[in-house]
Amino acid sequence: MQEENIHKFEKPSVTVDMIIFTIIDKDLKILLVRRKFNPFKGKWAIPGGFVRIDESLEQAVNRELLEETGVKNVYLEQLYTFGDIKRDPRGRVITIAYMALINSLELKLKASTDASDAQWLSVNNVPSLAFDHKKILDYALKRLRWKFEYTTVAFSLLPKKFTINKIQTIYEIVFEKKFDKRNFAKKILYLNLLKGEGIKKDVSHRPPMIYSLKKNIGEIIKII
Amino acid sequence: MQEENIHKFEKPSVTVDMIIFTIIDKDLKILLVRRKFNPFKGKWAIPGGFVRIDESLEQAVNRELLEETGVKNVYLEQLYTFGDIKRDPRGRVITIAYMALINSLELKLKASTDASDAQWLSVNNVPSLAFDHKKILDYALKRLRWKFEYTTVAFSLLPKKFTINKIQTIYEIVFEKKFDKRNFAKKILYLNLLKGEGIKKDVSHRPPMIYSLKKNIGEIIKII
DNA sequence: CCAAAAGTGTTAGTGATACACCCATGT
DNA sequence: ACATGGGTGTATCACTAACACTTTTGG
Repeated sequence: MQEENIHKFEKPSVTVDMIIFTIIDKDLKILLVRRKFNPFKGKWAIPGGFVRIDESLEQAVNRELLEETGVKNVYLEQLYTFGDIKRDPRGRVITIAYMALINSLELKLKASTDASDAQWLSVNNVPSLAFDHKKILDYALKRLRWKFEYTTVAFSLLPKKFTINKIQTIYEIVFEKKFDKRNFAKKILYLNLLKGEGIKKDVSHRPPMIYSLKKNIGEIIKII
Repeated sequence: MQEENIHKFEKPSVTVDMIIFTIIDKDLKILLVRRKFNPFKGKWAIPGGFVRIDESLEQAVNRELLEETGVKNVYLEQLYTFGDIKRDPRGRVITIAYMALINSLELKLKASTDASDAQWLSVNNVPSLAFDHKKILDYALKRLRWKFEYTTVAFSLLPKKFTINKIQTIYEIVFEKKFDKRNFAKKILYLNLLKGEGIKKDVSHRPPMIYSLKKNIGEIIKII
């Protein structure tokens, strides 16, 4: 035998599952879907699905994301791969978990009615989840906070133009604490990531400056 | 249909691949194996293999690690999952990459002869690798440095008892730069991670203090 | 005039870095 | 006595955190 046989072993199934974060009403929310089928029929689960043989993991995630939320070109990050033998009662299923950050203004699926099988629910009030999805959520929250601290991912949750206060607010939501606004503005502006975009009009108080991100910087830098 | 069918889709193959780090002769090395079969017959690759249907990912990694190096109970960390469609010319293969840190004293497979099909090679002098293994190595090196900076994983490369100088040396090897020994000792001791274990005898200079790690702390703390 | 959020500097404390000399042992 | 690595303190600098008042607009 000159070529190793990749079909010698029985293959596991492979899925991608996603924690999709957005901020609605000053609250960090994730998208959950109610399962239509067994196992865990009727339970909440995070969106996901099988990886097709002819698509990459990123393609699979983007496809599922588009199906569930109607958005594309959002911030996506692979989190971790969960492969316990018993994590799916139907058989061996390995899942590659991702997180997505979506600016809620782009969403077609907005705050949905209670009857819907897909809903945005606050991370502080998540129901019991199917499979090991709670573990995935906990992992995602840790990663999200870390990324907020050291990278510019936070801006993915905002529209292109924003005020300093908007940024501070999403940091306060994610870290569940208040920051001093002088120190916050000082840090953000000192990093030289932002470009002035004029002044916001039609507010019933002193008009704030508007900024945009110069470019989405991949590097790890200390933000907060 | 009440139960979703997990066998609806053609399944990819799933492997685990490992970057196994150790320090030999004051040099950071990884284990590479020469491929016996096509594709890439004769090329160097990182160790790995198919995940069996009845073992978890960690079990698969530990099994492969034991086969290749004869060691168990070493530091293991999942890195990232690589799933490009064309990464393996034989077909669709998704690989979950891990890194392992091994104290070279525990190795059965020591610096091997040139004829061997498994060798420890310096990360600074790695030959061209099969598949996308270079990408995995680059990722592992970044992660290793990050982990050295923020956690106590470095101690996994040392025997249970060690001197401050030994720790400093592995940090210098991994970061490829020198640290000031007063500042280094100050930082490490200040963290309160170490327990004194007496004094090292039979050295032809002032005998150094020996330490051990109090416990392997999972938390993220700033080390360097 | 009032309400609401924007904008802006200084000080004190903490942690990081730079730097040099004497010590204990084996040969 | 010499060679080898071990052990130790201080001063400066940079960064972080705490803290309050005035400004601009709409209603």
